[in-house]
Amino acid sequence: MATTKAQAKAEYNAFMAVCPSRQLLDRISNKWVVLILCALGGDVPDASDQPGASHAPKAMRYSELSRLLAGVSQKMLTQTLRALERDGLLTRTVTPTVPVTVTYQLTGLGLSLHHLTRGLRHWAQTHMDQVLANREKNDAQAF
Amino acid sequence: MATTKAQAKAEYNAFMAVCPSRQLLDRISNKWVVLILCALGGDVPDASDQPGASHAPKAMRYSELSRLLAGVSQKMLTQTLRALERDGLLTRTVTPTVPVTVTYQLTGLGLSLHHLTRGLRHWAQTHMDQVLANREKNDAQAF
DNA sequence: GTGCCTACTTCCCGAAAGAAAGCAGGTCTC
DNA sequence: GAGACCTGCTTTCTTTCGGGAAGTAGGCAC
Repeated sequence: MATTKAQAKAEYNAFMAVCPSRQLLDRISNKWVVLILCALGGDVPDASDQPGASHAPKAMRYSELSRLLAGVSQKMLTQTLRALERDGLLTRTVTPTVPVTVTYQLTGLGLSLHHLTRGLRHWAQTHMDQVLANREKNDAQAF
Repeated sequence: MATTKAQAKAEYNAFMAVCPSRQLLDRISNKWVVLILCALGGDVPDASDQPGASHAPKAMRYSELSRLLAGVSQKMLTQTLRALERDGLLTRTVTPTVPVTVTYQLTGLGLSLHHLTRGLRHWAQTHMDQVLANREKNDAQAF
């Protein structure tokens, strides 16, 4: 019985490389994934003016994301969006307008993960000073 | 005045590639960083038996981490640990025992981030089934 | 000496990310 | 109809990064 329990636990252990949840963790522990989720979740800088408001899932166009996520290559953006669509975290909608319009929007599943990525972004912004201070201190000790 | 405010916001905007908080976000959005923080935060599978208990920061040896984080190369483990030490997220302690013992332990700063990475790991484990189902559904539609 | 231990470090190579150009399908202009 | 735009990709090339395996340092045991 203890053996069965241990086996079941091993199968759901995110530290095991072969475990699906570990593969999923590897997928979402990606800078572009985190940034895209932040963007589509409405966690954009302009929204920080109205605290509590406008943190709603916001549909965004490909070009909007490309502009907002400074430094992302078009290849990576497309690749990451397709992967997230495949995993059911967002939906891709093509509207045949004057020039074609493609919008991406978080699903309920994506929104649930967005809450966590938002926390990551918030943590990075609030603890940045501390980290930079630690970095300087450690670099100084190297001599 | 509006210009000053916009500038200040741009400097602290995690979506800008040059912003330090963006670089910090890129650093922590890394699978090995997340897994190391989970491990050192005491968020190991065996601890899930006692809910609420043993989720304390736990010092671990290099070899312990290497064993727990299945699939990590020694190079990446060392590199990631050094980076986290530099950023003040964990401390590295060398004890000159029979064979030398090196232990790593989260700092307060690292522990605060651990709460978020623990959420990520928990999310991955609970929503894995949904994601896998979505993946199969989307792959089937491809034909 | 030789071997073994931990905790790295170094080297090499394949895989993945980035930069830039090209392409598809549509409209508008002339 | 030819050319010039537009968005949203795709392709190609280059560079950088990560994994695998071997080697190293310092200490002890035999």
